[in-house]
Amino acid sequence: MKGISRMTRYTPAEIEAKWQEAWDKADTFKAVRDPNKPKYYVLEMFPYPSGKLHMGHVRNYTMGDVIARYKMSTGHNVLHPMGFDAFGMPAENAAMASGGHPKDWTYSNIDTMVEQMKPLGLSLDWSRMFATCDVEYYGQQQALFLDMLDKGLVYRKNAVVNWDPVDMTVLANEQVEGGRGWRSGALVERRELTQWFFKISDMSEELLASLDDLENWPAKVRLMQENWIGKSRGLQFGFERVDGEEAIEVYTTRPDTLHGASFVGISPDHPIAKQLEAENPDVAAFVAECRKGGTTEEAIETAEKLGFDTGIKVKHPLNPDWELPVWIANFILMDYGTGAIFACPAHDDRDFEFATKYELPIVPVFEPVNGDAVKGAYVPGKTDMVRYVKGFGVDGETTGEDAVNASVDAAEAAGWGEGVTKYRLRDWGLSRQRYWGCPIPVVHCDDCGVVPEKKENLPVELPYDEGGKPIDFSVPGNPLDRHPTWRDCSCPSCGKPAQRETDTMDTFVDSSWYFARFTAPRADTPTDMADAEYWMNVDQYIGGIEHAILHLLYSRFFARAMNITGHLPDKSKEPFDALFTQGMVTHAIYKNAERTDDNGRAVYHYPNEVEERDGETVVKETGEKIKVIPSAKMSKSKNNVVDPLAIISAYGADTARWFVLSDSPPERDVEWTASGAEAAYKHLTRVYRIAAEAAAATGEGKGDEDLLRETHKAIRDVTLGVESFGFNASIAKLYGFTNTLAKSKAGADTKREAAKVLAQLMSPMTPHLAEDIWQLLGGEGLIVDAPWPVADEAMLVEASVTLPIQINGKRRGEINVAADLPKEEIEKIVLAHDAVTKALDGAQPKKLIVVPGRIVNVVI
RNA sequence: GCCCGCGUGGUGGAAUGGUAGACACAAGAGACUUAAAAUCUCUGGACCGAGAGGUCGUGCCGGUUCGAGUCCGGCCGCGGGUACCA
Repeated sequence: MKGISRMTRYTPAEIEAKWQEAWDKADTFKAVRDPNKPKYYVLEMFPYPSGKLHMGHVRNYTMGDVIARYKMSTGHNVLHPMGFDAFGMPAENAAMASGGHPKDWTYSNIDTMVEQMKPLGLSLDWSRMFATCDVEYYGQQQALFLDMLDKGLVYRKNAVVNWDPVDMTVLANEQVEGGRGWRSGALVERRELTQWFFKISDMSEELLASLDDLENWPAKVRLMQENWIGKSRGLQFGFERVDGEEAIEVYTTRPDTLHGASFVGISPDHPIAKQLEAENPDVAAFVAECRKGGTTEEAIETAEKLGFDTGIKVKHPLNPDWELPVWIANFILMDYGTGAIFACPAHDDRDFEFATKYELPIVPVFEPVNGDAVKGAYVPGKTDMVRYVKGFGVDGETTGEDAVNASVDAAEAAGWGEGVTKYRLRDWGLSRQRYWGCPIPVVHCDDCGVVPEKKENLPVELPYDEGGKPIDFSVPGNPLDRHPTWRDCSCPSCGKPAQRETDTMDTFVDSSWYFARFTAPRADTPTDMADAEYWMNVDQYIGGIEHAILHLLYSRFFARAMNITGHLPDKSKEPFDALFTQGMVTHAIYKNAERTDDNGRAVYHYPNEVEERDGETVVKETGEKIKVIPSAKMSKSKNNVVDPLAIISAYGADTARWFVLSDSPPERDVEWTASGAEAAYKHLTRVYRIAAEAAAATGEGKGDEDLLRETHKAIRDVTLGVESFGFNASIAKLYGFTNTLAKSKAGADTKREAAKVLAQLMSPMTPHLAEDIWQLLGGEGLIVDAPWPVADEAMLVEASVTLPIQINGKRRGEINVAADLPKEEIEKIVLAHDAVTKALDGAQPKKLIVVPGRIVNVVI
């Protein structure tokens, strides 16, 4: 401990500021095109500017930073940008709740978050930063929209929204709680509006097929997208009506069950239902009942099954004497297939529930091969063998898949049906009836209809005031709709007075191309092709698993659309070469068990507002009891966020970075607890002291060879961990190596070299500490510029190896043998082993399994 | 409802089908110290046994395998997504 002066004490506050300044001065993280170096683009999903950096952000950006710094040290030209996904509802909600303007709220939050991020010492090129609400960004997005419109990738059609009949506004799904509007409390209805759509469904097959090429994406994400796109082969055909009216087209993925048909079901939004609605007050009342509730798939799928017998009869295609009733059913979606089905209750859960409720026939067409009795609907996997008793086109034992194909062939041969491939994926509705988003750059003209704005008139900027006064957000509805002057404009085509589109774009549009914009963030076109050509694709994309479907699918669509419109090269049709989905940072939710707020909604408390008292969790100030809801996604509305700034100010950024990486595997959710942070700090302090001692050491020692071997093993193991996102495993190895170094009696030079390697291996995770001890140890230049150490293969070869001996799969002893000992020699040693001779008792083993370098198993 | 994950000591977690519990947190014991802090050393899955050792053990039930935390089937619980939260 002697000789450790004040100079060599670990003082994170000082050294972190010092090295951040050094990196700044050297422009270390500024990304500049350099044809002589391989480029590497690492990107973390950019944050929504909620105003508070939370632990999930720190974890996400630290992981990206480890990759970025590691790639820098392996000779790559790294692009590592940061921005803000800044449009969205919370800004408008804040304006509604406490006055102010969404724009002011958002930019002030961005300033705060940048201030909170900078101390983390992330290797970000801040010169490329932008927010999606910057007019320079959304103006280019409008240009992109016009190009997509020009290429036929955008169109208008009707779609349903959540309608609050009291506030007379459209509600987001999140604003519907238990089927009621969150402010008015009124029962929500589904209502149709004309909206803008991207033609993503045209690319269903392409988006599905190229999932196979995304080798460096998690299999689960590809599977989720595959299921979401939902390709299916089925049969489309018409049910002839007994009254001679136009046939009802249905699409079914299970034509093999046609002999089990019980009724024909149509959606409440089906043209026939709409016609009946106009004619028949009973149908109108029923359809109105069906339209209650929100638009989410979950709400529709879990709603109680409702049906109405229209009285219409249709003829069964296989037997003209067999008549089926036509019901309107609330679980049938107009968006999928033809909006009409035939129901086979014996082999579909929803049909079964419906048929049971309305006492309709339930006729099985196949049964389990093993003859087991079936409760409810029998719905085996499509590759499972079943025995058909009333199959259409098939008989006997076969799989559902083969039976479907056979029945499609039979219907086609008979000429009354057609095999059709359909996708579940729907077109992307981008219209939002809200203020704080990118205005859709079109104009409505009485004479010319819907006219695109001229590119030279872009950007269509959001108005800040209305009539010289701040926009009033306390009034429900879209302020753009009632804006006195912004709406009025002249038609780009004929010049007559016209009105702007007041819908703004879904915020998913903003986040579907920001990665491309980062390659040339100040270009006066959406992208600069030379920059895109150099920097694209994103080599490593990192973000939450909650984005597995929508954001990632929309981005894949946009990359293709930008290729079609000439804004991205061919190679960028799949924009993310590798994807890593990290787990979420979760935390218990503290819900007040004694009261609700004025509107009857639950009250949530922050972690620092509650404490344990006599085994119960209570609010510190009031003593009110708390219901603890364990482990949920940190969310602003639930108040269960933890502030990382406290840790940074107490222990420094390196401690926070080390802790978030060490505690949990990156892909798994992490439950935030404060206890580990202090331990991380202690460890870094220890590393600093060990390095300082190594720097001051003199003379010869013992065991240099051993330390050298351990050093090279550490290089191998830590590198492997970093490359495979096993950051927690890398850190475990670093703990081990630190202990080895601390105990080593090796000579001063060997210790110093080992400490320098330790600094380098830690540098992606704790970059400030690493720079400081690098300097202490006499390292050349900045550690951030030093090349990554390479393990010497010769140093990794082990002379001997311990083999466990199992008898019948249970461990009964072990032997230590030379690593290259032949199998036969190992067998001899094993058969002579005490535990083995005892167990064999003179008999011969049935089998002897020797896995070289691993294990020996004796089967008796 | 549907799609996708996850479940291992008191805790976070480790383990290409090959010694389950690495590494750490918390805890306990000890060293140093007048004392404390700091630091260092040691012990911790359960049960039986004085010990050597044995039995059980990765949410539950079953299967494949010489061998299963890992693969397969069926459950239970929790989490994410479910197209207008981002």
